[in-house]
Order: sequence, then C-alpha cells, then structure tokens
Amino acid sequence: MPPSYRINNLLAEKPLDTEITVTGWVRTRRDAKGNFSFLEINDGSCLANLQVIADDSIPNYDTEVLRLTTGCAASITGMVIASPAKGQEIELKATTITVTGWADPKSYPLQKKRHSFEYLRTVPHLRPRTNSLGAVARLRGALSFACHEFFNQRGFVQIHTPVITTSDCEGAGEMFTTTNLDLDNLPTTAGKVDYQQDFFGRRAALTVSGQLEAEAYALALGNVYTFGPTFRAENSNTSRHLAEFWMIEPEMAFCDLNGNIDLAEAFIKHLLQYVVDNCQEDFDLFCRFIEKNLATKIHNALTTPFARITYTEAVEQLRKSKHKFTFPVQWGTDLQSEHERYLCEDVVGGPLVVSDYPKEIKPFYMRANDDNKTVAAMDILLPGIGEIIGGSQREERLDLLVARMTEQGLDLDEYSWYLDLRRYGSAPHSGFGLGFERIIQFVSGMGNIRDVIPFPRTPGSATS
RNA sequence: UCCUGGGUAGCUCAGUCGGUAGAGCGGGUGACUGUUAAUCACCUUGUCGGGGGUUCGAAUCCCUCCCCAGGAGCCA
Repeated sequence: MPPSYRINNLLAEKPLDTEITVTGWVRTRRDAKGNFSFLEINDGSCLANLQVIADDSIPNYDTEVLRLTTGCAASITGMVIASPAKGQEIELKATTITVTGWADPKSYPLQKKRHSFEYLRTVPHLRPRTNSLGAVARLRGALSFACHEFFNQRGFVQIHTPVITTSDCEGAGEMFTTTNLDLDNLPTTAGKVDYQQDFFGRRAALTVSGQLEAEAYALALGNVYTFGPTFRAENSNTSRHLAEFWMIEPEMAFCDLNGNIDLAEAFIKHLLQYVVDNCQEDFDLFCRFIEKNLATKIHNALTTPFARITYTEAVEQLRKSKHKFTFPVQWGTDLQSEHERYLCEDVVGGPLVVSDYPKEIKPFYMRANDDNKTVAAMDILLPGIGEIIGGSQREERLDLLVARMTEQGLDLDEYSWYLDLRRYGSAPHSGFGLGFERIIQFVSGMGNIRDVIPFPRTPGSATS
C-alpha cells in the first residue's frame, strides 16, 4: 500500500518519484486532447489544490474519470512527478482513481465559480468546501489552539464553567430557558409556570457568561480562564451578533485593572501573531480577496501599543472634535457606536482601550473607583469591529458589593454563593471576556459574523 | 425591535412609459489545447418571494405578509 499524504504535507515535502495516495474532493476537471485530463483535488488540509494527471491508461478513465465534476470525492494513487507546466511545482500522475462519492452537477449547490457569502449561508453544511469558508474554518481552529497556548504558557488553568445555569439575572441580556416540561401542557401556579416541577426544580437557562463561576475558581487557583459557548436571546440582527457564540474569559486573582488590560493586549497580540506565523496561506487569501488593507492593519496592531484613554477623556475628546454626531455626547451616558468608531478608526486608527466608565451604565460586579462616580471597567475596541473585549476589576469589598446590588434591586439570596467569595478570603481580582468570532472577523477581514462560525444561530435561523 | 435597500433562470444580475422576460456564469454536446477562473461554437433553464387589489393587461402600480442584506439599539 502506498503511503497516504495530506496535500499540505505533500506540497511541502515534494517526494518526487514516490508512489502515494491522496484522498479528497474534485474542484475542477479540464480535459485535454490526447485522452488525458487535469483534476484539481482539494482535501481541506490547505488552500492549495493538487493537480492530478489522469490518462486513458487508467481502467475507468472513460467510464468514470471523464464524468468527474466539482464536488465528487475520490481516492487517487499515483506517482509524484515534477510538473512540466507553470502553476505548480509537483503533480500526481494517477494510476488508479476510485470514486467514493458522486456529486450530480445538476443539483450540487456549489459551482465552479465564486458564490456570494449570502448564498453560501443557505448551504452551511457544504460551504466549508469552498476556498474562503475552508480558510475560515482552518483559521478558527488555529485561533482556538492559540488561545489555549497563550493561557497555558502563563500558567492559567482552564475551567469548564456550566452551560446550564440557574442564576436568573447576570445582567448580560436575555436568556434561553431550558426545560423538559411539556410545552403544550405547562404546569401552572396562580397563572404562572410552575418551574418547581421542571427538571432542576427551578427555572434554568443557557449561560450568558461564565464570569461569576470563573471568579469562584480564580479565588482558589489564582489564574483561570473559560472558553465555551455563550447564549443570548437578544433579537439583534447585525453582522457582529450571534445568539450562540464562543467567548474566552480569563479571571485573575490579585490583579488590578491595569494588569487586566496588559493581559488583554498581550492576548490579542498573541492571537494575531499566531495567525501571521502559522496561517500564511489562508491569511494571504484574506489579504488578497477579503480586505485590502488587512496585512497593514494586523501589522500595525501588532507593532503599536494599544492606545489607552479613560471614559472621561473620551467624552472630552468627542466634545472638542468638530465631527458631527447623530447622538449628543455627554458625560454619564454610554458611548454610541458612532462615537466609538470615530475614536477608534479616525482618531487612533487602531485598537483602543477605554476605561473607568460611569458606574450607572455598568453592572453591579465592577469595582467602584475612589471618585465614587466611575468603576474600574475597560472595553477594547477594534477598528471595523467595535467592542472585542469587555472587562473589569471586580468589586472585592463585601459591603460595597452588597450596597451596589441592593441599589440595583438584585436578590441577595440568589447570589449568596457569589457573596461568599467576598465573605471568605476575598482578594482583588480582574477579568474580561473576548468574543471569539469577533477576533476571527478582525484577523480575516470577514464582514459578517455569520461567516466565521460553522453553523450560525441568529433570530429566526438555526439550520444545520 | 426600528430605519434603509433588496427578493427575476442552478448562481450573479439587467429589465425603459404597465403590453406575460434577458445577459454573463453554471450545466449539456461538440471542437481545440500541458491545461490551471482554460478557450470557441451550439443547446439548456423561470410559480418574476407568498397572498390580495387596481387594470383589457402587472416583474413593473397599491395593500399585506414572509425572507435577506446594510445601519441602529443591545452587547462580545
């Protein structure tokens, strides 16, 4: 049996005059006079195709090879030879071709041409067979690995926080209720659903953040992180939002806001550097076809320290600027998208960290600053993407936390376990959440978040 | 959810003043060529998003619903 090769390894090693086997999917077939054909084979290991030469010495040349079309799957054995023509260094001179799966060209949704991303979204199960979506899939996998590499190098422990949670208010948006009650015959008490009869004996939902649970483990293990799916039942229909997305959330004990920002900047730069170093071929595709200035954008983000300003300074800058805004700028209200864009894209022209927001517009767990007006919060904005990271130093002082929660009308009993973390052995600690799909968008230049996750879930759409 | 723009052949789109539809690509056949977004010739394809209305007549005008994209809000 000749050795099997993945095309990426084959193109790198170039084992000339060796008999090998390659398996993959036909991208195109071009017939030449003299009874032979060129096949472009892609096996998903890399962007590049392998050119296969098939002639009529192959037993099934007339009956099968000449019927191969885009999308067919085949196993091909032959000799690796130097290519006499331009366009590729090596090619495979086939001796046997076994077709394992046909793809009727009349009905196969992918044609030998470029398709719009919008159309490809209608065939999410087939779109990874295209150049760009295949590249995105490899990039996503590489970035996932780079996340774990980054935290592993720094001694962080990965924590698997629960996907199903009973904290009914974490201040991060609408939740998806999980239940095994009979929806056509709900048990009720006084006109309301009786969740005591539900699986967990109370209402449960899909997590909107692993932060609170991560805090518990940070205050035991020091530095931890979570990397998992997150769910938001918000009816938001934009190119940057998903109902199901993946989030990376580090949490560090004995760490203040500045340490938090330093880690966030190092983390983003690690991810970008990993792509530049390890995904050249796919990255090059994005630079050429997806976003014109991608290479420069990434290079600048890698070589320039992230700009850092406070919310108060941001408001001052916006008020001083001659730029016309649709929404007024005033201290105390959240920055609008147009404000963030102006600061990040026009003023800074790169990643921007905004810190110390007014406490009124931030959740209860963020640590109060000494001015009693702001909290130790930080957002990191990326040009073209907007908010990539949201984080804070957490309020570690029990009395202040309780006061804040009471102020916001939260049920202290619900959070008694969370308050225990301050009641017993409390310590300063910080963390942030990074939207995984958004960093993929930034590094790839892909405009729509639905195209950087395999099977996107958005309002009204959850097709596999 | 709001605003704006869309929905016409398998895909990407054009379609004038209301007169029942076209192009390119794809696919098929043939020719030609170590081809590589191959090329050339011929052929092929329609519930004009759904429903209702105006009209002698609607892809075109009106109402309504559905879906998609971009922007906003919310956030990551």
